[in-house]
Amino acid sequence: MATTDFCAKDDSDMSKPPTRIQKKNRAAILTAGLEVFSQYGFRGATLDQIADAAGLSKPNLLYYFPSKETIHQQLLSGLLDTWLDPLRTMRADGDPIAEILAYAQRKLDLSRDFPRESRLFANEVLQGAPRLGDALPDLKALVDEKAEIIRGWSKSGKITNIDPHHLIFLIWAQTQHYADFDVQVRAVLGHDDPYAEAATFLDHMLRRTLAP
Amino acid sequence: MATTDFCAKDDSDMSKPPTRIQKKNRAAILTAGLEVFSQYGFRGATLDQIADAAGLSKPNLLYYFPSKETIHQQLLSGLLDTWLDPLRTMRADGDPIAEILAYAQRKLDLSRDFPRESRLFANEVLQGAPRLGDALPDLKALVDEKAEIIRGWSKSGKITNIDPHHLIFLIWAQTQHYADFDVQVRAVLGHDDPYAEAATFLDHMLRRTLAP
DNA sequence: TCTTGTTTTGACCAATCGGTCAAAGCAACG
DNA sequence: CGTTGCTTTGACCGATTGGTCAAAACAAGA
Repeated sequence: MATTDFCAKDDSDMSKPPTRIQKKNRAAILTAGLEVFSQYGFRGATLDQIADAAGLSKPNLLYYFPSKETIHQQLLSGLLDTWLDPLRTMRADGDPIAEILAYAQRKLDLSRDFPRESRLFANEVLQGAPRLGDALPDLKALVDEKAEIIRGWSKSGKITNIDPHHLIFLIWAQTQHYADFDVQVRAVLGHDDPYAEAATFLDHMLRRTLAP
Repeated sequence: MATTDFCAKDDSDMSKPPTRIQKKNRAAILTAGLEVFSQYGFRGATLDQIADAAGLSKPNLLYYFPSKETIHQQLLSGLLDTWLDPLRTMRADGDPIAEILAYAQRKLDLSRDFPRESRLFANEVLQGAPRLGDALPDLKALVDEKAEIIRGWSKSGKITNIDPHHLIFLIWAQTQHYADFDVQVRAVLGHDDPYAEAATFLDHMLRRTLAP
């Protein structure tokens, strides 16, 4: 009797290395889950939809992931690292305005290249982040650390005197808006690629806002 | 307590004036629907939850609204008017910066006073706006009209030369962020009322961004 | 009071939900 | 070839979904 080895919580596996088929199907399920969860939210998504999008039967899907929640959790945790990475790379010893502008642009790139990831996260936070676990306190720690850097730049007169937390909210809100409200943005603009204009706009807005 | 006073002004219903009980229960259902839909999205919300939150039995709820979709639609259509009202009141003959700042502040007030309405709308757009009907084209028309006014202000040198559509996106994104990502904002800030700081920040950011 | 129309509910329905299980299919390797 | 273990599936389960219906409970005017 083959005991199903659903490990998959870590890439650093415990017992056996994943086979070629396992790799392919796990990836297909995560891609399908991302597609469906980001569109309908956790409760609105169904295993049948995900299985269908992954090209698998529902029992086969549940052979690779023990539950709907497991798929969702793995997507979320895999996402958060990527999502916060641009903020992590903000250096206190760099040029303040260049650092902040680079962060914002990298965040905008994430919205352009990974809109479904952005919407998955938005869905989760919108619904009160019930499955985000202890990610929010970790997030606060990181933001507080970077906010302190920005505050230092303010005090030394290199940028204007500004609330660093709300500055970070501004960057988050403005960049994620293009991914999360994609339908509305496209409907209002009447064309399909707002990201070039958005980058220019973001640059103008942040330079003006930050200038000492 | 912020209760919705969106009355059931059913123009198509020409038969009889609603009784006292009808008014009360319809309002209770819409309030309950707003609560549940804004938290779980359309597909994630259930009639049992809404009925429970409204203090009614499920069949009794369906006596007042023929379907789940009807409740959701009425909430959405009742919301859009309120939501776009601040933009409508932007006058071309006013002081440009004052007009834009007043719009942004009014929009921020909406987020503070009607966060569930904001999240209901966010959920809908996030999921591709499948139930928004012809609201998006109407929205585009209104935004285009106001964008033309802003463009005029730019050309006459009263404000900086800026893309008016993305300016409106900026205001939408930044103000709605505090309602839609409420949990995240509170977790990062560590306190419960960001709106006073947000108003100050918004003022600074917009004045800087718009100055000619 | 009685009558009439409004309101409420318990019982029920078909469809779908997340998930289980035993058995069948399959690939790889001796 | 046969064995072994990985992969896939059809059939099924209890719970929940949106929604129906007839009958009961109620309200209000005559």
